[in-house]
Amino acid sequence: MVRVIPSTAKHAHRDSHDLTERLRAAGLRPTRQRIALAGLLFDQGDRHLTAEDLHSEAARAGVKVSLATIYNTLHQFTESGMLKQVAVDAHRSYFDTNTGSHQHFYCEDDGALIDIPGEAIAVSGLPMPPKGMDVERVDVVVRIRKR
Amino acid sequence: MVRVIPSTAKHAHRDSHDLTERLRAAGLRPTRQRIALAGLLFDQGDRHLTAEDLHSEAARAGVKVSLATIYNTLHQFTESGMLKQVAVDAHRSYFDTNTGSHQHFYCEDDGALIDIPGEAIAVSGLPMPPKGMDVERVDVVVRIRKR
DNA sequence: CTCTTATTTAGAATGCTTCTAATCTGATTG
DNA sequence: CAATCAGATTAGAAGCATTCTAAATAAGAG
Ligand SMILES: [Mn+2]
Ligand SMILES: [Mn+2]
Ligand SMILES: [Zn+2]
Ligand SMILES: [Zn+2]
Repeated sequence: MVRVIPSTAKHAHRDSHDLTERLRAAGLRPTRQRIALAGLLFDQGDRHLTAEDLHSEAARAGVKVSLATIYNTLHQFTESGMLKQVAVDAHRSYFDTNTGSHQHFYCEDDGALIDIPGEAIAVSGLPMPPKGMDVERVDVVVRIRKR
Repeated sequence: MVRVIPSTAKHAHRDSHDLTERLRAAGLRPTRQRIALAGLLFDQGDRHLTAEDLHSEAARAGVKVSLATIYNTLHQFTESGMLKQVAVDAHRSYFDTNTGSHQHFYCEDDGALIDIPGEAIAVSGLPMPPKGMDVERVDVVVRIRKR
C-alpha cells in the first residue's frame, strides 16, 4: 500500500522541475531517462559511482534505462560539468557528483572512495608544466588499506 | 651490417647475469622470457609503459613472448617491487620502472607520463585515514593539456 | 497534429585483461 | 648426463567494461 504524503509529492515535483531546468541549461533535452538518472544522481548528496552502479540503482528504482543510455548520460553530464570523472583504478571508472575541487581516499580493499575537502589539502612544489601545456587539474589520491 | 663492439658485448653479458640474480632474489626463476623482458624494462632508465607497449617492443627486439606472459611478468614484477603500477586513466594501465617515491604529469592529449621527482612535491593537510586503515601511498597526478 | 531531429535501444563489436589446459623448460637428483 | 617434476609459457577462449550501429521512439517546433 502506497500513501502519498503531500509535502513529499510537492517536493518531488519541484525536484523534477528543477532537474528539467538544469538539463535545459546544459543544452540537453529533459527526457524521461535523463530526468530519472539526474534524480538518482543529484538528490542524495555527494556520491561516487560506476556506470554499473547507476544502472542497477535505476533498475531498483523501477526506471528502465539501457546501459548505452547510462554511458551516454554519464558522459554528457561530465561534459557539461554536472559530474566529474575520477581515475583511481585501471578497472573501475567512477563518476563523482561532487564537482567542486576536492581530493580522495581510495580504499584498495573494497574500492570505496571518500572525499577529502579541497580546503584541507595543499600541494606545494609543483614544477612548471612542459612548454605549451596548461595544468588542467591536480588530483591527489590517498591509497589506504585495512590494517 | 652489424658490428659487435667488445665492451658492449661484455656489458650485455654482465647485464643478463645481473638480471638473473635480481630475478632469483625476487623468488622468480630466471627464464629466457623474464630475462629478456627485464632487459627491455630496466636497461634504459625510467620508463612508463603499457602491456601492449612492452609486447610490441619485445617483438621489435626479436623476442618471442606471448601476451599472457607479458601480463604475468608485469604483475610478478609489480608484486616483487621491481615495478609500480600507475592509475591515471580508466582505459590505459601503465607500469613504471621508477619505483621510488615520485609523482606525475599526465598529458590528456597523448597519454604521456612525465616524472616529477618526489622531493619536489609536498602534500600537506592530509586528514587521518578512517579508523583501522593505513595509508599505503599518496599519488599526485597533474593533468595537463596542450594550450 | 505533423514533421524533424535528438534520443534511446538491443545487440553486436571492440579492446584490454584474465583464464584454461596443454606443452615446455629450468633446476634438482641419481 | 638422463630422468623427473614443479614452475613457466603458450594459444586460444572467455570475461568484462565500454563503445558502436542502425533501427525505433519521443521531444519540441511550427
Ligand atoms: Mn530535493
Ligand atoms: Mn647496463
Ligand atoms: Zn569525490
Ligand atoms: Zn614515473
